[in-house]
Amino acid sequence: MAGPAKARRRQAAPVRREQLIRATIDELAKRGYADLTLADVAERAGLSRGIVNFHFDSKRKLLVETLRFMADEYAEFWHQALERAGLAPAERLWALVAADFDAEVCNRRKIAAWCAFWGEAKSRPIYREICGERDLIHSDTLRGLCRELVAEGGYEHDPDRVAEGLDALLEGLWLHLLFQSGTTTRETLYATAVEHLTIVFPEHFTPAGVLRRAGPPQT
Amino acid sequence: MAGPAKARRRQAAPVRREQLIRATIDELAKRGYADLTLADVAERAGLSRGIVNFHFDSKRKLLVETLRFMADEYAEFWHQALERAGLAPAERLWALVAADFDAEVCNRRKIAAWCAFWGEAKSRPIYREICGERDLIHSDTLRGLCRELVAEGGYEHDPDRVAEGLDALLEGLWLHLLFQSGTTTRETLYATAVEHLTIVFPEHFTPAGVLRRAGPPQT
DNA sequence: TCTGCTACTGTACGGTGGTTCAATAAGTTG
DNA sequence: CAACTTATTGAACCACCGTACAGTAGCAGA
Repeated sequence: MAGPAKARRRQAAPVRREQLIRATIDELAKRGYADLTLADVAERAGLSRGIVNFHFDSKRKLLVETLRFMADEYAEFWHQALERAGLAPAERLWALVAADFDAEVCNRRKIAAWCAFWGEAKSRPIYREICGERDLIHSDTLRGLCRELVAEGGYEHDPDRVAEGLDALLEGLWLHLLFQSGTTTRETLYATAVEHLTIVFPEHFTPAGVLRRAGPPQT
Repeated sequence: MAGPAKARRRQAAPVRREQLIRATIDELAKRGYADLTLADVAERAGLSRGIVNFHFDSKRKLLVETLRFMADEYAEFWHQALERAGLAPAERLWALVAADFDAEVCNRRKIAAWCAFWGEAKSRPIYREICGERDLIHSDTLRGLCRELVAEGGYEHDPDRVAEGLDALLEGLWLHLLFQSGTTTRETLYATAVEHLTIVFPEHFTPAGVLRRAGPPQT
């Protein structure tokens, strides 16, 4: 009965799994979550229809693994940015914000896929769990840096509120790339984030970058 | 063949349409976009299975009308808030921000429904069109107010960047209500937005509200 | 009460798409 | 070159759900 027409090169399971995950992200960005079919994913990967169930058992698991992949990738990206940055909190915060607007993570394909998952996250605990845990680390890091800057610069801000605001602003700017895609570029969004930093922490940041010597508040 | 068991009170078409739209929002918040079925919507409304196709022709049109309903409702809400506010730009911006955190619009049910549509918006031009047009008016209003405040207060900010940042921050805070639903309340988010306003426009705002006499910059 | 219109019901149909599985090819080991 | 393992195929199956539609009931006007 079954007569495979074309003979494909076999690949180790992990290779195929990642290939299928990437195809899934592509299709999520193109068709959206609701219209995603396994046939589309398989075709995008250049493989046959049954391939996804072979490697992932079910559509549900494929999507969970895809989200996990994206979350891991993002987490590793900003962790590496932090490692490359200096020790001064101002430099670290600057690096963290800059990382969010790197083309590696801040592009339509990835953000569209993120947004597809967010749209379903409220009704699927497993998605919230995957995002939530890592988001917590990210916002904790932001909060820690904001606290240090506030103490260092003698600002009168509530550091936790500032951190939450910055976090929200970064997410909101990502969304802008999706919706005002015609008029907005990554560079514009980054400039907005930088403007925000210079307003909130004027002792530490200028549009050109981090101030070398952020002295104590002049009193 | 067909034997309707229970006899229901007839209603005028517009009444039933709105009832079905509200049921759709409920189901979007509960199950998400991808798992939404017309049977669920009908059952939630307490009506029979064929009712949606009778009033909306198709699932596609029901969803479009639902999004339009939400967009109209939100637009009217903040327009009314602006009308009730005074003439001073500071008062108007304050009112606009406060409106975003009113329980009428800032609650899990509505935001979950919004987020469901955002997740699909990238792949459906009709959704982008409906949101986009109204978002444009909203962000234009924000931009106008920010320009006035910057001029009035002698700030050195780029008003357009500040407006975009504020817009992003407001959207991002909405999302936080969905994702950190356990730890975050509407009041906390509002406090964060207020903190942001007081930092960006210290000549105009304090945590307590709008400064009555926002004088020119003291030089 | 008759007539007719409009709202509404519920079954049935048909397509779509996830899942299963037997068959088979590609490597791998001995 | 067997014998075996693992990856891959593609067709068949089946459940689900949107849609169509024939039938029915409420209600208004005469």
